[in-house]
Amino acid sequence: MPELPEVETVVRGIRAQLEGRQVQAAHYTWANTLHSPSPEQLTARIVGQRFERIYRRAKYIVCALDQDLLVIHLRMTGRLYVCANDAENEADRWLRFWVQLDNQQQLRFSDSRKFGRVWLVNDLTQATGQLGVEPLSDDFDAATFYAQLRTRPKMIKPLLLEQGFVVGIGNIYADEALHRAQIHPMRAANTLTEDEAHRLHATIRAALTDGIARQGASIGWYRTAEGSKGEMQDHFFAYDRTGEPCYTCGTPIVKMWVAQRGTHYCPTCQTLESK
DNA sequence: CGGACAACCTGGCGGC
DNA sequence: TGCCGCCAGGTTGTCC
Repeated sequence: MPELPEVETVVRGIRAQLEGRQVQAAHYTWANTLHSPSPEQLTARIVGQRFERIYRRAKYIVCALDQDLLVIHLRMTGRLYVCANDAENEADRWLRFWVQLDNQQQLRFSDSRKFGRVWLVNDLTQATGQLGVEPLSDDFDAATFYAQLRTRPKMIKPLLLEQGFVVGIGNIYADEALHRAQIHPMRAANTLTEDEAHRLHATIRAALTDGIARQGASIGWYRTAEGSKGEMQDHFFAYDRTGEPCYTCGTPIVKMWVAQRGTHYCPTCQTLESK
């Protein structure tokens, strides 16, 4: 579900409700949701800690507490929201973990497919491993991007999905960025021209920025922290538009499989030759 | 390193 | 209506 724009939207939605709050207790209903330390240790160690700062790194939600970092990854179907102790939320049906705050409110983590994970660590990399550059930061520059593409013979789409290369891009925004840049998803990365690399650099940023502005894409499970749907799904160029006309040339969008992921592209605008 | 594939899981949807 | 197979926004590990 959630890629960079969806995670960013969730972070913005819970930030004000969490900052300054102190943890009174924590509970879980699915042990595998709590990755490390052990569920018993995590729910004990977090008690008494105060939320100081909430931010996003890649697709991870990071809550800086006064002692540790509470790190959450939504994976496919995770939802994170803050509500009153006695409030009922439609996502509570799949509640896996929750934190009792000191103001009669709770931070709840719901996740129907149980792929989501929670960590309590001192060092962020203990949860995330080594991550690539943030595509919306100044560290992501076109010249470096082009230079790195030159070293990779791998297909461009799965390369964009590698979180150790560039973070935050998932299946939706990979298809959207490649379509906007008019690059075929199966092009070998090291065959992109400088112009193509620069176009892709720009469209990655544009697609992600548009996604944030639209509060993310709600194809299925994703909801904002407030429980509403995003609107980016109504503004896709390629993703989930199989058979519908390309906005540029009218050719029907085709769905194929690339690296075991459904991939949507325009066979006229996105060819295996440079353009 | 690149690529294929299985695992981890549940639920929604289309087809019959 | 009921059942079945397929598909899903992510990540990790194994094998060739």
